[in-house]
Amino acid sequence: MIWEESFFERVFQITRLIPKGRVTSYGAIARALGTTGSSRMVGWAMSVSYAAKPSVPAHRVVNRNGLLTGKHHFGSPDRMKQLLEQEGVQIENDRVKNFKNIFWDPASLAELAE
DNA sequence: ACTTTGACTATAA
DNA sequence: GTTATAGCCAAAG
Repeated sequence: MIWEESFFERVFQITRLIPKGRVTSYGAIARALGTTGSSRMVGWAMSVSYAAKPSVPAHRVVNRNGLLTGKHHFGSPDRMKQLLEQEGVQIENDRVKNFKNIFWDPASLAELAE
């Protein structure tokens, strides 16, 4: 088992696996960790991800609707949107365009990470 | 050890 | 489409 670390560390590892130009949801990450109901904890982990090393691409994590719920935690409300657009993710009205298409399920790589 | 909280999610109206 | 409510789990106070 590689994840003998705390819950946060596991979240960080999964989050760092998100491919560029893709996004995922908090619930999906939680489910990939085996703690399906702890989706809120995933978001909390992101709140401390600023101290994580290496940096965690928290901007690639949105809620299950593709809404940039955590944008307010990036210093500037538009920071998250800009970071995503930089990676080719189209944002419209604080929502990921074609979210269903670019959604990346961490569980797909969680098996390989083991 | 107890209470509060939080970047969520699912269901209902 | 929206808002409201409840369930959820782990860390912080």
